[in-house]
Amino acid sequence: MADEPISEKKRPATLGDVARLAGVSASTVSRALSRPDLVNEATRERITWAVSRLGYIPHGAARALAGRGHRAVGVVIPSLRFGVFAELVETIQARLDEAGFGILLGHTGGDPEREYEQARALVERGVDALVLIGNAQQPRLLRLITDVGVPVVTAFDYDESSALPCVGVDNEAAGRCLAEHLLDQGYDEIAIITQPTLSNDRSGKRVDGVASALRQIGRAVRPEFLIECDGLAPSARDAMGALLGGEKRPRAVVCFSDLMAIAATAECRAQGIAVPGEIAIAGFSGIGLSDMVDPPLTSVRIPAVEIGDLIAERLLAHLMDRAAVGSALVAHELLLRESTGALREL
Amino acid sequence: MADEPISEKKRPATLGDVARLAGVSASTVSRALSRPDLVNEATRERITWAVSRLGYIPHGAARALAGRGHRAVGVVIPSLRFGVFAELVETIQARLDEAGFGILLGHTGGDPEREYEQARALVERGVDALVLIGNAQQPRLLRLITDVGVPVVTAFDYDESSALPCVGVDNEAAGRCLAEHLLDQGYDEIAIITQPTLSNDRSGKRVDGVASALRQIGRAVRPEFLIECDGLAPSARDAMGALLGGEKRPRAVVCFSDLMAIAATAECRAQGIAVPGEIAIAGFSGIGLSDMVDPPLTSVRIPAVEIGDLIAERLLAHLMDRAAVGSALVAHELLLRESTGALREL
DNA sequence: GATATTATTGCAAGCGCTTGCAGTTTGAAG
DNA sequence: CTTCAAACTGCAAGCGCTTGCAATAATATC
Repeated sequence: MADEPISEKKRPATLGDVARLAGVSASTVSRALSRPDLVNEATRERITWAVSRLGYIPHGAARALAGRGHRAVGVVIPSLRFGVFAELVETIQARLDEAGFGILLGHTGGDPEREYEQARALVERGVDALVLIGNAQQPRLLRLITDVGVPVVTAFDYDESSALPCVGVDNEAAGRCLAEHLLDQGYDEIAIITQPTLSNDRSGKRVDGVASALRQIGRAVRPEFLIECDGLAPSARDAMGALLGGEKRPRAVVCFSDLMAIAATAECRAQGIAVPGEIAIAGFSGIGLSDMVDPPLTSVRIPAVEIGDLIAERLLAHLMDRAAVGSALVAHELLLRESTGALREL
Repeated sequence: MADEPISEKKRPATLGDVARLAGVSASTVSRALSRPDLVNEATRERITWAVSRLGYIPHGAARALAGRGHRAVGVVIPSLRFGVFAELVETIQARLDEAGFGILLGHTGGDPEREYEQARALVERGVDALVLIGNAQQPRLLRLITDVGVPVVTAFDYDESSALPCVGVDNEAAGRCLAEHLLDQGYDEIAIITQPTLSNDRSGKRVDGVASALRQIGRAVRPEFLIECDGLAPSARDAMGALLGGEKRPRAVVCFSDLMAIAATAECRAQGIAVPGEIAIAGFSGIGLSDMVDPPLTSVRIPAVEIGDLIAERLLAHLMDRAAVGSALVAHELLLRESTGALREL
């Protein structure tokens, strides 16, 4: 009954409306809202009342323009379809939200060109900081970043020599570690199914890691055992099909995502090839499903949530207290499961 | 060599800077940027030159404030961890991006309370429209929406009587359709593993659908066969364990997401129960992996991409041309696969 | 040639909110 | 009773960009 709005209809209430209703100046309302301690308690209460009476909602753009910053950070990722990115985004959003920051999203589909565009669009939109994936940004993007002066943190790949602060794992070590495990198990011909390594430095480094492990024992990755696909299940399965149909068959296949590994396993199953036993298959990322499939999948867990937390933390420290942001190396973890179990004697 | 910035350092270039450099007024620059046809070609070229010379990037907040709208829409979802939401978000982002709109994200974790908060935060942030999930918004949220007057479209559930325009499937029909298939196959004791139905109207309606199918043949869902879990793999697996450990075992289990179904299957496998044969398991959503697991999973596909497209389309039509937004029913699709194959005679 | 159009551009008034600075009030100290 | 600091508030000046309106220049109509 006390709810009928004063104004005729549309126009949302402004600071001024609240001020008028509360019988104070706009400045006071503004302060009451952002620095309550500066305002007399009685006044503040009257203002609070007016605010809810009018259903007043501060106008973000006006605030941003008047110098408070936009309170938003942009996150540019290849695609939400890959679980790790979704987890990263969700974690960052949750953490920043607590501090009143929102997040704006951009997808690249793995295209560096689009990465630039998306980042730029987000900057234009006014983000106070940017999160990018990996450490292989185009020079153009790097230039934009320094020109505009937005703080940036990159995710998922730790690289000492990165131009930007980064939080991630040592992908080369991760690749090597997985390969060594395979070698230990007796699988010596290792193939790789990966996303395009040109636009994906994480994959590139993992390949290097595998190659490095092979080199230790005097071998190398055969060119025909390195297959790129778009990262989704169908194309990964095709890739496995190609591997299986080749002259020589690999004894082990490492896929740079669990999704691809599961697809590869499906192809083996379809062709009646035992996993493990005839072929070992390993994944990457350690998504929640990897231990629910048959056989449970060996994988290198990439702690997306931890990375997201560390990034959010850094961003906030910088945004709130202007603290310098530094890089952080987080540990990957080898999840040993059946898919790379013992080799069956042939 | 011709790249040294005029200004000493920081302050990003403004419209005024460009105007000065190009020897015109700010208004002209503004027009050259947003309505090129209104500006003389020669002038426009000079402006373009000045823009790139200065690396000028328009200030989003100022634009928004000056009346162009924020060019952003907010999307509030339970969690990106569920593939369908990630797909929805990605699709919407991609489509809106083409039109120069960005998207702001909010996660609720399935909590209606947080849904309100997140929606409000997004409104405050200035989104021009909102996308919500399902049709069970709190009255409070509905009020906020009408108060502020933001256009809203809800996703994933089609409901004629919804207060808001919605784009989605008929969840009750989807549930019924899956149950009927199970019944056809001879599985007559159907259990359900679901996310909490209180905060999730889609699940509630699916339950209704299953119940309705059962009622057709004079049966009902036994209370102990309706189990809620948080929707993630581990808890779904536990739920399956509970089902298996009960007095009476169900003959079929429908899970309201493929992820849960895969987890449930894992539990059966661990207990040496044949799927199908002893127990049939079906999922929901039709994620890319569902036909790669063993056994391939029967599922009801919810076309997230199509829904996202339709929503983006509607939003844009409204945002650009003020067209009214209406609801749309999209078809679900029963994907018949082995996990609900023939019942084995006991 | 004179007048009506049309094409370009500049002016100035904000959009809604934050903030430095200054005025007012009040209580304490001298 | 003054004097002064502390506690509140209000004033006014923007933040960077868009836009209706007016002014000027260029082109077209009689």
